[in-house]
Amino acid sequence: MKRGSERQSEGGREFSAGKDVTIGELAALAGVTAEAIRYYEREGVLPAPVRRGTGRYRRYSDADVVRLRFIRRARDLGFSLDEVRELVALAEGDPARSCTDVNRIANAHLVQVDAKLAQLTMLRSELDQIIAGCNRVVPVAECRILGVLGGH
Amino acid sequence: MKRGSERQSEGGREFSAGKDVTIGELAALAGVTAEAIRYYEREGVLPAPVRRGTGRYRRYSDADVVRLRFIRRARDLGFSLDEVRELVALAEGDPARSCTDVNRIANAHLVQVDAKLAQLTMLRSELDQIIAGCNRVVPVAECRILGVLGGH
DNA sequence: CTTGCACCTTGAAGCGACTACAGGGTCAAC
DNA sequence: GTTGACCCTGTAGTCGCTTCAAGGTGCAAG
Repeated sequence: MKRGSERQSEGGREFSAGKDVTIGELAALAGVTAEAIRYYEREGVLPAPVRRGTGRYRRYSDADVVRLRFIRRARDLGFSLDEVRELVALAEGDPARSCTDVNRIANAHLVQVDAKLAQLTMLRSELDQIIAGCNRVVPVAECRILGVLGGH
Repeated sequence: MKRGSERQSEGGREFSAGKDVTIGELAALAGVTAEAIRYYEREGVLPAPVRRGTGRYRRYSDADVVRLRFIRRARDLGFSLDEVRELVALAEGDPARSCTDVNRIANAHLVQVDAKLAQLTMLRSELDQIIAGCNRVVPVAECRILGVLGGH
């Protein structure tokens, strides 16, 4: 049996308050792998948790679940780990501080995404064009795709 | 002086027929770096050339220039090195063979590009939305970006 | 012929953000 | 006490190169 990794039985909440979880449970709760969590710890994105039991297993709090979900959302939006580290620090730092830095990071990322989108769009239309000329099954000698790639 | 790496003086052609070139010259002619060429050789994408002189320096033919330009174009279009290897083999293999495989590779790649485009487009609009809510300089406690990242 | 130096050589390490092992140790249920 | 699901650390692999170190070569000028 899968030693208590399914917590839904405890009252339908996604996770219960005040009870710590193992790395595998945290992984399931946040939608990442346990290996990724250990990687985040090494990289200083997620703080090292307490170790309970005979001092060997990582034990995570509810705050860690919130933190890791934040991290995953930011990663899903394409922020780099460096940016995520900054965002986490800002989110957990002085709440009175202005969100200028948050805006800066987000807008810089938006610019990057737009650039990638533009490049990919151009690439797509190029690809489309060369494929369009070659829908029939002809010998490679007359293949338009290879022709274009070869510079003809 | 740069030991004859500028060949334009030889009659204005991009490269002269029948004369072999060094790795650096090839790199310049195809628009890649010499390191990338050595990498392609290790990876079996570009065949190992003859070594002339005291048997140590790589010497490339005109055919290699054509080959490498083909490779670079395919890479620019986003094909993986594995796909490029296949495309090169098809382009230089039996010219009577049908171009079915070429079509397959190109179309599969197009599907991948489309998927990436769709994902990036969605990501962009999400990012745009959360940024739009936070153009003023407010305390991070009220920052919409961090709010959305945190799941509120 | 010697010197100088631009270019070439191999091999290994680094990038980003993980994933995938290998080879063990631990915890809880039965 | 035995089973076996889970956890531990550490290392290597992914992709397509780039960068570096430490040295060898080729050609022209002096």
